[in-house]
Amino acid sequence: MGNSTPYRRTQTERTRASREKILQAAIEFFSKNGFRGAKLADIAQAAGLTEPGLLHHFPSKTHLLMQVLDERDRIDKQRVQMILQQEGNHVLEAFQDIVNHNATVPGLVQLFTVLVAESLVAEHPAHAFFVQRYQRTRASLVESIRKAQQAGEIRADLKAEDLAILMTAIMDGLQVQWLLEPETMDMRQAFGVFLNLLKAK
Amino acid sequence: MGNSTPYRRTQTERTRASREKILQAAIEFFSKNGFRGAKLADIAQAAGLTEPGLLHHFPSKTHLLMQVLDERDRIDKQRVQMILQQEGNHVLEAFQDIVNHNATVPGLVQLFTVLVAESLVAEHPAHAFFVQRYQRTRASLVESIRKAQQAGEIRADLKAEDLAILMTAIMDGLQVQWLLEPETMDMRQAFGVFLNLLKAK
DNA sequence: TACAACTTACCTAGTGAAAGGTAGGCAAGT
DNA sequence: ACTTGCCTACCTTTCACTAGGTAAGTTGTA
Repeated sequence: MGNSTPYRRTQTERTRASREKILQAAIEFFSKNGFRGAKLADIAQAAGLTEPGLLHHFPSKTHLLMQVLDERDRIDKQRVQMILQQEGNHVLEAFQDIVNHNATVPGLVQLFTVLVAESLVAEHPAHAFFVQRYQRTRASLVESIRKAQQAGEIRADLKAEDLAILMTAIMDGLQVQWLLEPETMDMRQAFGVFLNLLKAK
Repeated sequence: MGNSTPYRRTQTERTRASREKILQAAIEFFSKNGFRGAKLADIAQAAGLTEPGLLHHFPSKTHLLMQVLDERDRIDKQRVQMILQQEGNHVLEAFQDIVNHNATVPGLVQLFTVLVAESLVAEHPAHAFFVQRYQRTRASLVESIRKAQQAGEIRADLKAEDLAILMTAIMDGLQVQWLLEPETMDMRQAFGVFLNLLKAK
């Protein structure tokens, strides 16, 4: 068994740590400057590597981007799932929890806000990813909303599909205003007002 | 007086036409690729000029960006003002008209969607512009909403400030989904559903 | 357990292709 | 006589990515 001083480690451990640091740094720069604006050199440096050192782990900038997105998306999905289970039948509370959590991770919120806008053009490497992601997210929201409507939690006179679109739009839109003025904007409170509009009387 | 054949024109006329073509081309490429991703050479070519030819009219890429934004913002403000007057006291109808109009100009909608996301980082040349624009827009919305509340058009149990934030968020958020899937998404319809939530019963 | 053969992680140095902007000129317009 | 609109040619920097090497870690075999 190899010992575990910082200098002598197993390769698998080194690799894991490096990839992790790279992904972390990539999030930082992609979220600040988008895919196009981010420089591999900066990401590499923040991860404690040189540029070719980074490219040893991820064959190209595009691969790095997709890896970041897949990874983050996976974690996101898990967390949402967890919150929904945790709140049981209180769907509105679960929605609020999601927004409350987002309000604690501006970097990640900005990552998606910046990248989705950049990828509106069909040629962007992440375009298909985001189209899919939105379809999936809305479909999942429809399920939750329908459940809440049947439980009498959300007003039932509106189509779940429409509400899912609005819910998605509100979250995205609030994030933009919040990221522009983090001090002023209370995203959680504003979202709460929206949820109130949906409550079955 | 100069004659007006395409080749021999007055300088002022040539200048005006060139600037106009440049601004038009700039909108096209800024909206597709953002500020960073747009290439001056492409914009120049689309305007029928070389790169230095373009730079004769706008001293730098950044100047061109700000000019585009100021110009478009001015026109936008005017149109919103016009719609509000036209609809008189029907504020909700006016809001719907604004969205309906936006649905006919995807290029312009994308311009702002892409640029605001890119400019979330404080160092972006358009950052201050967008912070101001959002403050102004919301303030103007607050006025309209308040008026509609007093007229019994919008439910009065909610703060106009909160509703202005939500209205802005919904518009922005719907635009993202619409630009991602222009065929599928009916932005106007979805916005109508939201407006219904606000109607005084 | 020892050591040779290999694989892996990462580096230095370099390449080539953008891309924004400059210098200076020329011809048309004033 | 001058100013303006636009061009050709050029410069500089940036940036993703490649070539090739080195040292550390890993594995197979006696």
